[in-house]
Amino acid sequence: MSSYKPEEIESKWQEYWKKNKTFKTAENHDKPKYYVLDMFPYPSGSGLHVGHPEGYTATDILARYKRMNDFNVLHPIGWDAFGLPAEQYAVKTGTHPRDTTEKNINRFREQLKDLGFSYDWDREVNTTDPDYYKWTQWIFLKLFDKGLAYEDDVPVNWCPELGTVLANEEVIDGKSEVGGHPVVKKPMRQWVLKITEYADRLLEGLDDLDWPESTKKMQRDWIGKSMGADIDFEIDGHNEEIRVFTTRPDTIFGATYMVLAPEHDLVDKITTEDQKDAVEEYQEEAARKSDLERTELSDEKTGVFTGAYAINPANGERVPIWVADYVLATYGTGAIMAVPGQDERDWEFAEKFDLDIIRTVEPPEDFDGKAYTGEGKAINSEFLNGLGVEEAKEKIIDWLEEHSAGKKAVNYKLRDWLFSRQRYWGEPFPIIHVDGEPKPVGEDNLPVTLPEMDDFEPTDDGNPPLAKATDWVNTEDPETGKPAKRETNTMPQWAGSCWYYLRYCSPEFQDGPVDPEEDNYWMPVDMYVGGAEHSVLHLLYARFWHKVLYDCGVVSTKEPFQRLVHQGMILGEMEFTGYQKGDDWISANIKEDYDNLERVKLDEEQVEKKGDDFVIKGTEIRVDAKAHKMSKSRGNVVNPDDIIDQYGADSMRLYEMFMGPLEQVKPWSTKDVDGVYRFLGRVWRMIINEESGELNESVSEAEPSRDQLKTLHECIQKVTNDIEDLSFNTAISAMMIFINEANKWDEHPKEILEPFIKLLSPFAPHISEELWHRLGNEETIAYADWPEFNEEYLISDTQLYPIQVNGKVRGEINVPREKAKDKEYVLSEAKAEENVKRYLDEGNLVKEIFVPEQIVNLVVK
RNA sequence: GCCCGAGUGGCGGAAUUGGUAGACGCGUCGGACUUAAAAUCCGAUUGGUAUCUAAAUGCCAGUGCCGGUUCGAGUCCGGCCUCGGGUACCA
Repeated sequence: MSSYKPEEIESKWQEYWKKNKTFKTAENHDKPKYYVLDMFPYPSGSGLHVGHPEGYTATDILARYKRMNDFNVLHPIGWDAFGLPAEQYAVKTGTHPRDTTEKNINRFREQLKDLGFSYDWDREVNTTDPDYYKWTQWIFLKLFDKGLAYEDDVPVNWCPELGTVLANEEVIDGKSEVGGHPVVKKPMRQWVLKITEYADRLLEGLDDLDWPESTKKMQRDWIGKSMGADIDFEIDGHNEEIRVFTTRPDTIFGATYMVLAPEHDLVDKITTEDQKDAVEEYQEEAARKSDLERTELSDEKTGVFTGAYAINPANGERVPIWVADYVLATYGTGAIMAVPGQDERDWEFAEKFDLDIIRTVEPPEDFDGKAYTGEGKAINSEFLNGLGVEEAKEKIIDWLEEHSAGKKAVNYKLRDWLFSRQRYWGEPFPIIHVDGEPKPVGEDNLPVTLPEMDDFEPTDDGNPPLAKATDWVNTEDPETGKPAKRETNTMPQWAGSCWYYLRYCSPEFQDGPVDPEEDNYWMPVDMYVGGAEHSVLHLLYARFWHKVLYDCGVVSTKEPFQRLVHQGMILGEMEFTGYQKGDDWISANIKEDYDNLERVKLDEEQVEKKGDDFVIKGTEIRVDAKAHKMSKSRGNVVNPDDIIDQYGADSMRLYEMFMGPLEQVKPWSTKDVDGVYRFLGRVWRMIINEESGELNESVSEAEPSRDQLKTLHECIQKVTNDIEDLSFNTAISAMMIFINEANKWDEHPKEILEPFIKLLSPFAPHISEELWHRLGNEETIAYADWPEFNEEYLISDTQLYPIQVNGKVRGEINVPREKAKDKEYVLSEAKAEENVKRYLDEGNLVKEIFVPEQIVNLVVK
């Protein structure tokens, strides 16, 4: 072997790492620990795409870097393997989801190994393994015991034609995505988890986490805590009250009407005979609409008067009660007091139906809008008049409490978590129903395994597929021997991914989900890398379970993921698109004026840049230049396997990191991989003689020169700092600078080469191991000591000063190191610089700026 | 609509606390090596402009747009524009 052949050295070292269990996690706890985690992959049938290795390479670099810095590193991987695609495939082809899943996992595992990631493969977990989901079920029992899991009738999307329940995204315009059959809302018995009970703690816990602010904000908004008051309005002529929640109790004197959601219980009771038909029709119409439709068709507000009136408790006014679907049944009490003067939605509704509008907060003089929602003094509000919004809120709440008409209240957008799915390929609930009551099966009877089946379709009456496994469903209560029926719903895919990071700490532990000693050592996760699409759901659900487990004494930390980073999406290659109508080209800036334009993909050679836009070469016709999200339908998906075949895994890893900052969205460009590949070739040839295959003659035991040490230590400093900052792209460029410099040397002392190879090894581990061994080292480079930089070598003999005149650089001077901070010396040298002198001669020097070791600026007038 | 994030060469991107804008890489052009090609190596590469030409050295403009602060602004402040992402009647 002589030239750089990644295909040979990469499989060689992957084999070596496997055989020697190089990356097996240390059993001892006597070093500082570092837990670096990738988000749990779903092993899909299409295999890895280039987005996966982006985050995985970043974490692998950190894992390898920390090992070399003498940390015990936990760097595991596993499979979030339950889920709908394998089940749908089973319905279509009869292949058992277990077989599909196993096949997909094997493919993923091979692909990850081909990339040379340093996972501890002995800790691999799989959510579909009964030994794993035993503990998922165990955690569910804890939730059940604590009263955090309950059954409820929840409206779901039921499609009678298909005989199945559909997820929200499977329903389009009230019809099934598949087949276009009508879908109705149907209440069904479902398991629900009381995540709302943890709302405040989930909110508070965010404060101390090192997460992107935007992600924390999304979680806060999702939880949506708002402070206000519950207020009761009596209904004129009925012995009933309407309770509303409002964040603006201070505006109560402007409450000129009330609105009930169409589903509100009181609607039927209070509607007058005259209005009955209209109200019922409206309710039916609302029921037919899906949630999506209701919000999508929100341009125009709709509603009907019930004929009934309520009494405003603050001033005794009679106000009409309406029904409208802009009030949601599921938030607050499903009823509002409408205050058009201070609420845009209410204003719009009041305007349309000609209802009274009273301002109760004085808008600023220049205000010309409709509803005024800002700060101001209360008006038209009797005893609140003159108060600011906050004072008025406090005062009216006191008043309402005194008069037993209301009280301070808190509301959350967060709802309880619908936790059951009508599917086969998920964790069975460890629950049996005895005499119609749910009962846990008891820890000793875990796991409750999935029954063997070959028909995965739901039953005709909408029961989940598991209902068909009658032998499995019909069982007896192990305690009493009474006949019992097993729960036939399964858990959603989120369940397994809510706690997998704990299982990695002790995958073999038999007495609980996690060994307390291992939990105590490894948790929390120090670095968690994954896509921003999981900002809310996965991360919120996992935090919820973690807090429950904390309360149960199972884990020792309050939060699971101390630091979180989202890798940015990798887009497809940049595409140029021209637009044609017949044979005529249409400029992209006016394409909206035409229908049915033909899109034509153009080659890079066919276009050029003109001003801020790209045009067809030699014309003024603009084209669109854009990188799109990778998708099968667009045909711009890059397969990592092809890149590895062509360039090797080291180049693939290097390119993914070199493209740009980790967290940024970046377009892929296969030809750019050439750059990092050539870099690795240069590293190779610096050390290996391509003709002989031996070490180059320039590789020597000689003492390194001062210049060589400077080049090396600049590189060490930059690479070390950049890894700490996750600036992998600039770390790689620093190593390129080193190579460009080192290639000019006649001699390459090992004392320089070896530290450099260490710097390279977390990024490109295969070539680094190979060169490390060729330089005469026996042990793997994976645990070699990370090089330390020595400030002493970084100092150069001279200091360069750019000289500015009026802020513009007019020359530069080099001064000896010992004079570098000598203001007078530097300034006199600066003024003597030839080009600078010309400017000084033209005017009067009025000011001298001297920034030591940086810059000189002379102000001339 | 609201909330985030981002606008820098032909392209991806660099640029500590404000201190030489364009590092590094791709592409392009030129050269070396070669019978030739590939590979490799060397040089040039923001635009405009001046000194007869070249080399070399200057000058002017330039980090989405307009304005401000400062000796000095890609970086800070005010006002816009465009693109990307999230969210959607949550009272």
